[in-house]
This record gives sequence, C-alpha cells and structure tokens, in this order.
Amino acid sequence: MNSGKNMNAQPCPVARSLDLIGDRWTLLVVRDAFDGVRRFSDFQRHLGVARNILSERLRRLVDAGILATQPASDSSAYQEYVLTEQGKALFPVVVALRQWGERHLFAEHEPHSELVEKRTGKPLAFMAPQTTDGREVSADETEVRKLS
Amino acid sequence: MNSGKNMNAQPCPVARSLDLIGDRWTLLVVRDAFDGVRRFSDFQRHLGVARNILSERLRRLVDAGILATQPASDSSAYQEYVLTEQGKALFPVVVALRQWGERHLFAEHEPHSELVEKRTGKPLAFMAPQTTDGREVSADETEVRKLS
DNA sequence: CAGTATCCCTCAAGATACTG
DNA sequence: CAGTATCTTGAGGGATACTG
Repeated sequence: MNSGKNMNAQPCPVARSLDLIGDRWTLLVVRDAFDGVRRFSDFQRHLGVARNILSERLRRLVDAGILATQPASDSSAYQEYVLTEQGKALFPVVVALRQWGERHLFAEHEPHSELVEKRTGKPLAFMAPQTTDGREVSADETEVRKLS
Repeated sequence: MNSGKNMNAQPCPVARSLDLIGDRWTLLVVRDAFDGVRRFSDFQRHLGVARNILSERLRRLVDAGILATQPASDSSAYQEYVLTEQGKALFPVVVALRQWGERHLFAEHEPHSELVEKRTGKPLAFMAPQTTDGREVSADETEVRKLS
C-alpha cells in the first residue's frame, strides 16, 4: 500500500480503491463498522490487531472520509467511529466479498455467518452487475472504455 | 495475509475472502484477467510488479481455483492464465470496487476508465444489495446472523 | 479507556541473474 | 518468452510500555 508507484495517480478506479482500502485490516475495520462496532477497544478486540496499527488505520479511514469521529453515545468522554455516507457506500464491496466467500471458500455444509434483511429475516439476493434497465451482464459482455 | 491467525478457520466470509485476495496485487491481477490479459509478460508489464511476486501470485490464484492454465491460443509453447468460473464470480467484487472508486476517489471531472456493456456501449448500473424480490436494502436494514 | 511512542522483526516486494 | 533462484531492503505489523 502507498507504493512508490503512487497509485493515486493511476487512472484505474479499481487500483485507486485498492490502494486505499486493499490491505489486510482496513476492510475488516469497515466490515466491523457495518456490524455496528464503534469504539476503539471493540475494534481491537474483535480484530485482534495491534493497537498502533488499528490507530493508524482508523486515522487513515477518517482522513479518507470513510469514517468520522463523533462524541460517544454513552456518557464516556471518548469518541466513536461511524461510517460516513462515503463509508456506507462501501456496502456493496463488503457484500460482494462476503457473498463470494460464502460460495467459494466454505465447504458444502460448513457453517458461516449470513447477511439477512432485518425486517424479513431473509438472506439478500446475490449481487450481480446489471445494465441500467435491469438486465444482468456477465464479465464477457462488458469492456473497459477509457475516458479522456 | 496468511497471518498466524489462520484466517481460513475464521467463520466470517469477508475475512476469509480477504485472506485470499486481499493483498496489494492479487485483485489487480484478477482485474487484468477480466480485461483479457492472459500471459505472464502482459500481466507483468501492465502491473509493473516484480516477476517473482507475479509468479507467486499466479500460482496462488491457480491453487485457489480462481485462474487456470491452458495452452496458449497462439502457436507459442507457453500457457495462458484464464479465469475459472470461480474466478469469474469475482466480477461483482471488482465492479463494486470500481464503482466505489469512480464515485469517491476521483475529482468531479477527473478522467477515468469506465465499464460499459459491449453491445450497447452504455455504462452499467450502480450495484446495490437487494432482497430476493428486488428491493434495494441499505446497510442499516441488514444484520449478520450466525449459523451453526 | 483510548490511544501514542518505541522497539523489533518478519515477510512482502524489488532487483537481478539465471534457465529451459 | 516464461518463468525460477537468490539477495537485499523497507515497510507493515506485533508486543509492550507509557500517557491523559
């Protein structure tokens, strides 16, 4: 991450995204944030990451506008880390990773957590790229076009 | 990656996915593969990655069943790396990363590549998690349920 | 509790030479 | 061309002590 290549100058959005969130911990922090984790110690305990690393990652995420700090909801004097709108926009990324992992990295009946809609308790549909008029498209039906 | 924590034993599909593909190069290799890159040198030149690293990543991806080797389509004696079905299933992950990057990591009119449907030339719709009956759901409307 | 400051160390990554 | 082998480096990350 933050390689000498200066990915931020790279025109590919995938590369630029990965440069920011494509390391070992960042997306796990974001995943925990989606699961409602808000406090330093809770992230630390859930992830088992070293505190200095967590500290640096949280700072990066705040700097990037993915998380924001706000006063703690309870009476404690500390702050909480919550997802911004930009952070919430990572939901499809996390869900896509989750769904792929569920399907391809677990044995047939191996137990794993599952993402469901609260209201109905039903699992979400499998995400798939679509055209604006709702047709599903496979990778071979698409291509990358360079803009100027 | 491949930490002492043995992520493969972790029940969270997101963590397990990231343990396999969540490093600096792997998803870029996959992205290139989606863009039609098939040969060692082409990956190497596009990515600017050291050859030994690329070699190791390709091997990992083949071992994981994401890429497969096949005889080169031209007359050369070498092999090509192509996405398996499991690899193609990563399309939503790459698209989600791309779309997030496009929206949040580029300035207003900063140029970037764009993913379009070949047939119509039109850009894809923004991916969003949905219920099985097609309603969009936000992160707050979902929760993770543990299965046994 | 919520971090920061140090120290240390492993491993990912780069460079390069070599081989079929 | 398509890799493998070897060496070196630097950053990412862990452990721990410290602070408000």
